[in-house]
This record gives sequence, C-alpha cells and structure tokens, in this order.
Amino acid sequence: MGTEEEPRWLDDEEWPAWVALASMLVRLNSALDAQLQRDAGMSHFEYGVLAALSEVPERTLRMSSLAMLSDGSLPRLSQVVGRLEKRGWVRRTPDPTDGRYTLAILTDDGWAKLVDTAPGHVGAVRQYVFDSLTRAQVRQLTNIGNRVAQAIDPGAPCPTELRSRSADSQPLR
Amino acid sequence: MGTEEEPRWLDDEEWPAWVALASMLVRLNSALDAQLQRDAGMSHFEYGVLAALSEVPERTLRMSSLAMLSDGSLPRLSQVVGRLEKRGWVRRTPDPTDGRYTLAILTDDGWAKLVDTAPGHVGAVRQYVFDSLTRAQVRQLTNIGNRVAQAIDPGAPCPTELRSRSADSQPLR
DNA sequence: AGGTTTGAGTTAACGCTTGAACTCAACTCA
DNA sequence: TGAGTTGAGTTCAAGCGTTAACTCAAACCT
Repeated sequence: MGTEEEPRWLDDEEWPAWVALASMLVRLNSALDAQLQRDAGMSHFEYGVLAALSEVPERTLRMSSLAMLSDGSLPRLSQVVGRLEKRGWVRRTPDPTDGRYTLAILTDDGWAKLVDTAPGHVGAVRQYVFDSLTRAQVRQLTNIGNRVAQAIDPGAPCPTELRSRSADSQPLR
Repeated sequence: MGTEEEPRWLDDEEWPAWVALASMLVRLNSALDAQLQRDAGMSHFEYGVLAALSEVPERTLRMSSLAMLSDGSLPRLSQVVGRLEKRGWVRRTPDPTDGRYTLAILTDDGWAKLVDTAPGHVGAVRQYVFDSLTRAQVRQLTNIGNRVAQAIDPGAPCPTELRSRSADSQPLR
C-alpha cells in the first residue's frame, strides 16, 4: 500500500523527544482519569465539561460550543451531558431564541460538585506536572503545547487565548 | 466529600501552560489515531505494540513486558495481540523455558506491515510536532516529557533510557 | 405558502477498554 | 508428594466512544 517516499526518519534528538512526549501523553491521561474517578466518580472528560461551563457567563453554552471547548464529538457530548443531567449537575433547554440549538446549563449542584472536586484535581495536575518543572520549563511548555495544538488543528484558535480567564469570578483551576 | 485543604490554584503562568498541554494531549492522540486508522487500518496502540516488538532482539517479548512498554493493561494487550495474531502480524507461544510466560513474536508479515506503515506515521509525527518546533524546543520537550512521565510513575524507568535504540538494526521510526 | 436544504442534536449499532473472575504453571514448605 | 501460594495471562460482563442514520427547527427559494 505504501508508495516509496518519505525517507526522513527521526534523528537522534527527535527520537528521544518523541518517546518522552508519547509517554507523558499516555501516562498523564490515565493518571488524571484515575484520580478523578477515584476521588469524584467522574472521568476527566466529564470534569472538563463541568469546568468549561463553570468558566463561562451564565454557566451556559450551546452543545456544539461545549463540544469544541471540550475537544469532543457532538454525539459523545450528548451522551455525557445526558449522564451529567441524570446526576443533577447539568440541565438542558432548547435555546429560547432559536429552537435548533440546545443550551447546557451548569446547575448549582454541579457548581458545588466542581468546587468540591477542583482542589484535588488541581493538586494532581500540580503534582504530576508543575512540581517537576522549573518556571522556565513551564513557559517553554506553554509555547510548545500551543504550537503543536495549532499545527494539528490550525482552524481552532490558539487554546491559551481561547480559554483565557476573564477577570471576573472564575475561581476554579 | 472534599476536606477543606489545598488552596494552591494554578497561577497566571501555570494556567495557560496547562490549557496548552491538555489541548496538545487530546489533539495529538486523536490526530495520530486518525492517521493510522486511515492509512494502515490500525490504532495507535496497535502500532505501538508492533513497533515495540520490532525494536527488540528476536522481535520477541513476554506479554507483560510488552504491556509495560506499550503503557497498556495486560487484559487490553491480550485482546490487541489476539487481533494482531488473527491478522497474521504477531504469533504467541508459551515460553519454552517457563510455561507461565507467553511470548509475543512479530512475524515477517508484521515486520513488512510495519515497514509499510512507519513512514506515514513518522511523517505525521513530524508534521504535527517537529515541524512546528525549533531545535531548542525539541530538547526542552525531551526534558519536560521525561520529568512528567517520571513524576507520574517513578517506578518505571525513564522512558528515553528505556527505549534507547541499540546500535544494531532498528531502522524504524 | 410549499418544498428543499442546512445544520444542531439525538439515537442506535458496533467495537474497544476496563475490572473482576478464572485458569494454569511453577514455586514453597511441610 | 501434595496442598497452598504466587503471578502471568485469558475470558467475560459492563460501560464508554465512534460512526452513521435519524429528527427536527429554521432558513431559503420560487
């Protein structure tokens, strides 16, 4: 199937970088999932959904915007929000201004759950990532992460800019 | 449920770093999976299993070692190797020296498939990661990745050292 | 208006991952 | 020897994610 092309292999600096990155990737994913599952009974993705809603005015987003913010497909989000709704952390209503859209709204219970959960999660992120890194490395990581994320999906806005905290009342994380 | 503790939130440098890292994480995963699924009909994890076997003397590993190298659970590996075996890329035999162990062996067909697949995969890695980064950033990434990976699982050896290429005949990647 | 199109969101079928039970080989220690 | 233990690997049930169909509201177009 493969046409003969692309003879550019990874060189002696790129190879260890790739191994290290891949390892970090897979371990971070499973470690953070495990922490949240153990301490809060939710997945990392579910946490991301709640967190995204918590950071936005009215704690309300259209399903499709929420899907983009959470880096997930719409069907996945629909199922996840369905579960979160069953637990009372989110509720859905059709957008009053346009019935085609559905608004997902973080409930007070959901906010409370997040307030309860966030410290442990942030603690895990700190333990796994930031405690191991120097200040300079944190800044390097920001640049590297943004560049890679943009290389993969140039259409999506730079993640750091997209989710910049506005000044008012977004205490979590 | 949460006891009142851990008031250390992410500061103004850590927060963007975390957003950027999380975004890179999730996008890299799905982009690489998509490339391999499209071009080779296999998942990133399956590719990792074949690649791990290809880099090792005799192209043979015990299931448990392979699970560790692939960062996957043993049940998962058992199923995946089962599928790879059905496709003729891997075969299994009980370890002749100790019947408790099972050896997974990369077949010639599996090697050929990997030779066919690797250039495209390496191309994607290069496109998504290394083409966007400076040489200095590549070195920074190695350090950051290794530190984080080790912070998460201090028991496991440093990934870069673990999978260092030996000098002989490991051309892929 | 009526028929079509567009796009958001949900539903359904299928495959994969996970966690718990289970099997089995080798070792231990009486 | 032989009962119990340990640890590797598999199997099974349950849950989650993905893809493709489907529903439905609004806009568009004569």
